[in-house]
Amino acid sequence: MDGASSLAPDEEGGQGRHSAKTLIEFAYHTLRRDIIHGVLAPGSKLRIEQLRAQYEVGASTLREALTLLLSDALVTAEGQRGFRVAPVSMADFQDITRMRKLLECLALRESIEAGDDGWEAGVVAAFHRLSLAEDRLDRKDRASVDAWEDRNRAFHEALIAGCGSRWLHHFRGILYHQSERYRRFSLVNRGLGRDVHAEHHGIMEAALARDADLACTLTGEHIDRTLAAVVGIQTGHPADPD
Amino acid sequence: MDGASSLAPDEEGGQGRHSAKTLIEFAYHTLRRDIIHGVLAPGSKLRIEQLRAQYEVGASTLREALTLLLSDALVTAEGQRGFRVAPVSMADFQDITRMRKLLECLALRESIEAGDDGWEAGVVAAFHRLSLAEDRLDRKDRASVDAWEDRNRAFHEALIAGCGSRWLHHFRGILYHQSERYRRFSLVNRGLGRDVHAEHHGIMEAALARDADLACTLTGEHIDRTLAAVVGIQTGHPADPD
DNA sequence: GATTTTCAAAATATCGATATTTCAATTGAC
DNA sequence: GTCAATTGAAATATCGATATTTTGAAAATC
Repeated sequence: MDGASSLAPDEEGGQGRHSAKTLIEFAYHTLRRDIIHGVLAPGSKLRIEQLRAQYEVGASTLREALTLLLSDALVTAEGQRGFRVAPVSMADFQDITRMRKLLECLALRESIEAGDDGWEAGVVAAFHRLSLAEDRLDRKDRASVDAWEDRNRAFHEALIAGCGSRWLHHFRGILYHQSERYRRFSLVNRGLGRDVHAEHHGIMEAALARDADLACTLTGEHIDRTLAAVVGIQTGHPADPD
Repeated sequence: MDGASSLAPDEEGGQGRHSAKTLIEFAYHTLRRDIIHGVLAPGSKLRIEQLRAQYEVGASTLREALTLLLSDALVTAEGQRGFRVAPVSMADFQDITRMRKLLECLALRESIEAGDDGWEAGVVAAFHRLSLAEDRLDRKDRASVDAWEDRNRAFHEALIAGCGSRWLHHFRGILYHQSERYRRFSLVNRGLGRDVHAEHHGIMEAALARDADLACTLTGEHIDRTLAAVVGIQTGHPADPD
């Protein structure tokens, strides 16, 4: 199972080859999406020469993109032995989920406390955009799934936009992307299977009502449900070593 | 004010050119130390060609090392405009300190709860090693300062070694290195000016007595004092733009 | 037969050269 | 005199080629 056609990197969406400022960014975004989408399997080796040819960039450009992905912990690198897609495990996902709940709730709390009119407007707008994408969501149509994922992220970011801590945003962002990869597995295998729209609505209402405790409780449950959705599947699923 | 001699990168300590597995790692460690030590000033431009010649490595090797420093947020990069040493600001340091207290205390709590005999032994050993370095500490002797910094880090890591969360360790580590850079400014300009040894001793005692609340309180104060030490200096200190 | 050694193929890391972009000073226009 | 356009120098990004290291299979040794 390989070949350029069956595993062709995603073409649409994201940064097109010419819309990106640099080729490094282009390679970075493309690789990242391919990893999050599972096109590049967890634990698999990332051979420079092969990828270089596939994405049509130079060797150092590709290496730099891979190094960039190291920050997101989506790839690992070892001494003289090249790069690999970061492995996945239940323990890892549980750890991510726990940390994410902590950081997301803290950020939300501060955002609710500090948010002004602009913040409220941003939340409402993001929720509306997300709702529209939900109506159009069709699991078989990848473009619609991507659009939903994008607006889902935007909604959650809008909620915490009022939080002023750079570092909190930074760490939360990393964990969000990590979660996204795990979530994709459950999205592909089952569906959502729960009323995510209602969950989002509840969080938004609580946030706008400036009820931080409720908003955090709901957010915590929201995140936990993602974990629960993945738990059912991810049992004894050894990533192919190559 | 430049030239290879006055601003020569640190030679001793750290990864020697041949002890590192790859040249990238060598460049990474050297650059990182130069940034943390303030040899490369906050906000200053990092010109590939100049550094390439200085460290005697190829252009892409150097770029990859710089990209690696992006993960630590010790360097910033912008589109087609190259790399810079990450700027410093009081707001940033306050943010770092707040997050660091949160993460460090959480990790310590879990470590105290889960730590076994091996953990206790590690803490005691690290404290002893640190004490020895304290006796030899001479602010004018850089090697002794480096040795102290190293063992200080080792001590704090030993305290939280019992905590099982990879991500907590990961984020805490980033913030620790960030703090180290700020702390160096105060170390150079004043001295410690407080009884750090006693503070460490108190934290260790509380940890070994499994008194998580006390240990966290003391750790929080410990971290806050570092902030207080820097506050006095870092006022209106515009980093030279080049 | 199992373990070590040798060797070739594959992959990584590294380099210096080139193309592209940014920056800053100078010129020209209003 | 101020603002915009031009243009050359400096710096970045990008590439393909080469050196070094790893890997795995075949040969040799015990």
